Amino acid sequence: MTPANNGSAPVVSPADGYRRLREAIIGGRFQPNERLVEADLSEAFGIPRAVVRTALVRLEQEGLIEHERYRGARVRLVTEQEAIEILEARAALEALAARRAAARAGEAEQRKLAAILDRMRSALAETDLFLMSELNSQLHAEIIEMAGSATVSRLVSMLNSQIVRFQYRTILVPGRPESSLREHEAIVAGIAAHDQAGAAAAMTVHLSRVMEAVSTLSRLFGGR
Amino acid sequence: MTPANNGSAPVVSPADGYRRLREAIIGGRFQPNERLVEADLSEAFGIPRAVVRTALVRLEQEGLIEHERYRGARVRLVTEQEAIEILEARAALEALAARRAAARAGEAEQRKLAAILDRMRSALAETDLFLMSELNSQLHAEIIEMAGSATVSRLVSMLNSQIVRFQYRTILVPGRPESSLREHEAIVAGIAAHDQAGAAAAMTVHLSRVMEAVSTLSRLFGGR
DNA sequence: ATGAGCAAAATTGTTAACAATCTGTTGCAC
DNA sequence: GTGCAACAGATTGTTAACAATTTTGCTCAT
Repeated sequence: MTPANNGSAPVVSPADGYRRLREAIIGGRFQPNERLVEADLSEAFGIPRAVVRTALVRLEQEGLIEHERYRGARVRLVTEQEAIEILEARAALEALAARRAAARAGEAEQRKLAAILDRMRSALAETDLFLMSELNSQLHAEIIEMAGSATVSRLVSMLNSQIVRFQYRTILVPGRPESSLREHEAIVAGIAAHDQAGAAAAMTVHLSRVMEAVSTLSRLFGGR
Repeated sequence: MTPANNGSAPVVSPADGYRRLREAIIGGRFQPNERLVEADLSEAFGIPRAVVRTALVRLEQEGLIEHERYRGARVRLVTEQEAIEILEARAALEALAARRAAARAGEAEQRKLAAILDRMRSALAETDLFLMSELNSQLHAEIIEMAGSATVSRLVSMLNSQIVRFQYRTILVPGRPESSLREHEAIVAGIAAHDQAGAAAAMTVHLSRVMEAVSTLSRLFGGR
């Protein structure tokens, strides 16, 4: 039985501090390159400095922040080129995930994928771009889950955390929502047919298009 | 100008503590599942407990140890199945690295690869298995370097650290040294020809064979 | 104005003592 | 003997003070 918080002060678990800081960074609550002063974070999040400290160590290992001795931590600025490099690695891993998902997929899981696709279609019909983006994440997460590889899960989530800021805007590229839907349909079709090579190839194509979309975006908005 | 160690007590840099602990774990100086008691490590390595502590945090994030609150850290035991899963991920990433290396390879780098292959051939002729293993690592490292992707480098080195103990014995499987050489030759040939798909495919084949070798090994020695 | 030099402030790193938690052991009831 | 509760020892987590280092701002000579 977990002791749980029996209702007095706002006690924060140590792993919790890490998660909250991580969310804040991923959620874009800091400017790229912004300094992360331990004392400030400690106060802002209401967690002791020691906890902030270990959270920063983990975040550095994860590649979300940079850290120089006696100079403190900064949110790591990911350039467009780097984002594409990261997407390339992610593509390699997610293609593997799609292959494994195609090999292992059961009835229930297939239905889940189909359901997400359905919701994507209606989101597209209503041009609800935010929902599209959300469902996109869900679909990828489900496929990775289906792959049943803790290693792939860990690595992809690491990579994703570094590029969310780039990615959630790709849906703004003209024509992208429609293409994205078609690409996802191809992936799911491959998995449903237990076509390992097909599913992997479809995933590779999809993520190549995402890379192109990222390039287009920064051409349009100048990396903003 | 780095202050450097001006000759008194054995001062350890904080990042150094992490590296030393990491080496020790990777080098197999602890039993799998062995408890890592902070005070003991602190004394054994002559580094303050706080440094041990942050090193352990990083090592956990890296997947080399497991950590439970108030229960301390243990060396993570990687099962054969997990090792293969990790090799699968590594294969996906190294195939990407080979592809990129084939695209970017310059003269000087080609010569490096050829030189390593040459040394592999003589090591094989003299049945110097240890050297074979060492050159194997060098070749892979060089290819990854050539790929010029910081992301791929980081991920592969993370994955490798978790499975070195499995991998360095694969060379003991009968016939493996000869096959390994041929597989590496195919990879290098692909890179030399700037054949991206060919190099990637050769790398995939190679690492599949390594996976098989790992399976064979644990069948022969029962995972010892 | 400009830049070197220096002192103060801000920030991170380290240490040691203490608190919280787990683990194993002992003694006791049955 | 078995099971259970209290206890002691070991170990990790937390805290606060202090040390080391960088950064900032100021003075002053040129």
